[in-house]
Amino acid sequence: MEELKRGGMGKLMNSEHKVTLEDVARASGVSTGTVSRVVNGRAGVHDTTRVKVLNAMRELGYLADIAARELSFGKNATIGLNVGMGSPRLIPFFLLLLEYLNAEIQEGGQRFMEVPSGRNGLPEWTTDGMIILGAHDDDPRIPFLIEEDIPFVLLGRAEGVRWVMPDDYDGGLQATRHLIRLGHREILHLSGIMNNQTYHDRYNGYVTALEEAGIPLRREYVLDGEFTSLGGYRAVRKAIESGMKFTAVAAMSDEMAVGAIAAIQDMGLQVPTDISVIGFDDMPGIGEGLTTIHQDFEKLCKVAVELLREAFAKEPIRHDVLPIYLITRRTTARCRS
Amino acid sequence: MEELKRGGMGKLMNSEHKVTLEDVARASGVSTGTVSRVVNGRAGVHDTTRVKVLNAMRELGYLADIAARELSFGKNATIGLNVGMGSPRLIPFFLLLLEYLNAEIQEGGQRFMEVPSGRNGLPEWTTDGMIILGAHDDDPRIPFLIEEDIPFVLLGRAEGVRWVMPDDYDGGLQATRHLIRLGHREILHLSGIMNNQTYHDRYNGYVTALEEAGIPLRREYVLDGEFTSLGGYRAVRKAIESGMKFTAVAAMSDEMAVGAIAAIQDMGLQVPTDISVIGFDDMPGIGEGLTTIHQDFEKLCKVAVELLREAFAKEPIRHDVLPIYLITRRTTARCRS
DNA sequence: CTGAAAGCGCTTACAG
DNA sequence: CTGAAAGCGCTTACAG
Repeated sequence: MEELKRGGMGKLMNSEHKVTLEDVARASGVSTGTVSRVVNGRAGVHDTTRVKVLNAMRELGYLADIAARELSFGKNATIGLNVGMGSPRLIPFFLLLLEYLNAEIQEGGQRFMEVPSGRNGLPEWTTDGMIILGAHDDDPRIPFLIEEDIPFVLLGRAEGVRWVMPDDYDGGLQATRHLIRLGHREILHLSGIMNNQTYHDRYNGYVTALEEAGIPLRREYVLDGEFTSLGGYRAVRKAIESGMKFTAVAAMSDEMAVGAIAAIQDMGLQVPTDISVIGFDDMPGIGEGLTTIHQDFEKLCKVAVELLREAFAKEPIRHDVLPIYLITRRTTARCRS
Repeated sequence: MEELKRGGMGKLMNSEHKVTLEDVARASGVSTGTVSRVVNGRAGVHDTTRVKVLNAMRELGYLADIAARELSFGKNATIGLNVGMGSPRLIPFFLLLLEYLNAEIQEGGQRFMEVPSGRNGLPEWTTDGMIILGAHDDDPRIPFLIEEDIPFVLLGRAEGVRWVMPDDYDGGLQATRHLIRLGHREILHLSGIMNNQTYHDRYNGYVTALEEAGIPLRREYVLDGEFTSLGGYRAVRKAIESGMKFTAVAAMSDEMAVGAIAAIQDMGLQVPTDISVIGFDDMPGIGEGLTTIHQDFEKLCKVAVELLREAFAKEPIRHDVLPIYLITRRTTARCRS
């Protein structure tokens, strides 16, 4: 009955009939229940029996069927991603997130879907577990999810819940320090409206780095680049046209950095010769040769999913801050003025 | 046992108990077998029954259990999305695609993943079925997939394979005709390098519309906006600065339209009073109030998945061109000069 | 320590 | 066109 044959590379392959628990059970003269216990390393199986079963498994080349296991074990939750009201979605960052989360979650045999936000700021529907993004102070989603007893993790930070985020503060700090080390003292901070945790943290890093170096913070150096390349372009161009003096731009996203560089060049100046520009995120495919702050999106998603599994398992609540680091490429140089 | 309750906005939400085929069967008063047939689009179900079941599915928010399906069906296909070498991925269009495809494919109980391209221009690995994107002439992927006998569908167009695409030509035509109807004769065409089927088609639509109206095609009116808002901005700004005379811009993407509008405004002119601007795609969340050409991304993905299922079923090869239409909003107006 | 049996959610011949 | 029922491979109370 057992249609086993050896494939090209000597690897055991089964054709026609795949080896099941039942085959192993029959071969070792026990019940499928017992084999299952052995396979899963459950306690309470006589050693003699265990060995017999393990041998049979090896001999037949038994491999558990994931689907059957999932079905029986009751796994297979669906996990939803919910973006907060008003947070941008059609941006590279979000796309990356979607991809990594999708991969990570499917690998665990679960489903992934995005859940839109309703007018009341809550998810339109709930899933077995949720990852939420773009939380702000008094975000209604957090009490809601707690109330509904739905396991969730926050990409960001909040008291008393599971969360993970990159060390944005340290990123802002390192970016600015890098520029200062190169001798720059007139450093533009290019960002957007600051009601956003991420950008707020990055800004604080900028402020701290200036303080460390004894450089006074100048209000007019903090520009609104709307988080886009076009916004970055317009802000920086306007600054130059208005005669503002600066030797470096700390852009808080790669997109804005790209815009800044274009503006500088359009105004007849050189990067990094005349003005240095640093980005943030190290977004793949954006800003060729851009000096930037790297963050590990894949890791971010992995940890988020891990935390979610911990939530399912009702393990103690914890959070994580992911390190971030400087990547020096070709858009920053020593200050010449 | 059925733990169903209504959420805040009256939307049906299930807690504890996941919605199964059996629930749907009960709700619609048929057997699980029949529901299964409907879910899988099997022929031989009375229309009345089908509708009843589909409604129940929607109401209960039914989602097939991948594991159960795999177990029962044998293996479960995973479908891969492969973007051609050099095609942009970090753009809104792609994000939308990903979301809709993911939803559509999961609904069918299959798994979805992106498959990166290798250095040779071929997918790094293959999946049971593939959707490919960004094909160019002599794309090696098409003969490869045919050779490997892997069911696939192309988002785009090519001889002898299954494909689907929006009617880009008609879109370019309609956009330009709209402007001409408003009395414009000096119409900029804002696009990018034209080695891309999509943008090539749109350009041809532009050309045809001019011909129809007896307006000569002017080489200098065809601008490279790099498909981005920043590119659109720079191109249009430069045009205005150089003293070029025009009363309308036909941007071949909403992003470029947004850039064009910003440039026009920065140069002290008004949209649409001085210059009309039309976009393309009707991308949600991009370009508030923008007159544009709408295309149905969800439909595009639905049809793609449908064609793929036909490929699995070895049905005759066919293709589809999706209609596209004009949406008049507030950025185009009658020509005043 | 071990077996018999129910059940996970779905599909698919097989009868009507 | 539709239902009842068997079966996919596994896990897990429940009895011994």
